[in-house]
Amino acid sequence: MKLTSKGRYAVMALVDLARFNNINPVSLRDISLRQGISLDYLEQIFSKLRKKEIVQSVRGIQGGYVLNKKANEIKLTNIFDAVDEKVKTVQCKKESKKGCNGKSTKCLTHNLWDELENHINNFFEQKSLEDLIKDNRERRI
Amino acid sequence: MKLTSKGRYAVMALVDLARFNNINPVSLRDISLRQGISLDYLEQIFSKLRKKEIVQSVRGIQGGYVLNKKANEIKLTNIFDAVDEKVKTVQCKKESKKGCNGKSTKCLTHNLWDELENHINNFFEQKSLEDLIKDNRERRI
DNA sequence: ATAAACCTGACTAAAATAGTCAAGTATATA
DNA sequence: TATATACTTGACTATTTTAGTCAGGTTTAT
Repeated sequence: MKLTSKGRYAVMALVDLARFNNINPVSLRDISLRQGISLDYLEQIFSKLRKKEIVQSVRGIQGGYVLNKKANEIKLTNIFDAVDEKVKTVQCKKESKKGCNGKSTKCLTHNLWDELENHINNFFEQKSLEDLIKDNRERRI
Repeated sequence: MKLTSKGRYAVMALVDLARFNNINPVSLRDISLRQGISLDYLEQIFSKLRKKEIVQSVRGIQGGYVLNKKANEIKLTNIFDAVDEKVKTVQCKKESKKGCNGKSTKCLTHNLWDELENHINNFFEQKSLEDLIKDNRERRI
């Protein structure tokens, strides 16, 4: 069970961006350098973030990206959702009426994984970008 | 972010095993048939569970596996640990003193992933095999 | 004796991941 | 208006992980 780097990078990049957001658009090149993430990869990630209206792009010289919402309105859920980082515990969710194992009932542990998904998603729904920034300020990293 | 089927199967198989545990050893063949899990794969999984002393094996005809502890003493953590299902959020944990990104400081979101790991692990530490069995009895699956 | 069941290690196909690469388009500024 | 900066898009690929399979054992109740 692990987090993909696409999800991690998306959050890292947005925290970075949010810190400089007030003044000017932030270029991916700068984020790339500061955070040590490949520029090409960042572009893929921001393309998705833009489509989900989490950031806005500013083209041309001095361009870059800007947050499209307030930092406290952007939750981790939104970010992960944008880059297709999902919490998957069981396969059998959407496939017809069948349960897991190809049988007609739910598997013995179905409810468990449901609980787990909820548990994790709650965490993601509560944390906002603002929380992360505050957290960093306090720890002075 | 997803659970591997090795982890899922391990838990499913143990719940199945625990339900029949009182009377006789339970053969992997039976579990395989009831849960729809490949016998060969189950053998790999139980080999690990045995090494971590979660189950005991009984060889020969009428053999099988038996729980090695009480169901309320076996937590999800123990099971996942046995089959190498770990919660991994960040790479940079054990590598020297360096932080993430190859820089000397922690990455902006390091603490976040730490929190997440704890959040998930708490869930796993609280749930025992007994809880799962009770849950199934109540729901009559 | 033999069949049921555990035991072990090597192997592999398929999927997912983590990017790279190439070829653009838009625009602020000199 | 030339041009460098920065966004935009889609295709491609190497590596790793996953989810098993396969082949050969060993043990022991009957």
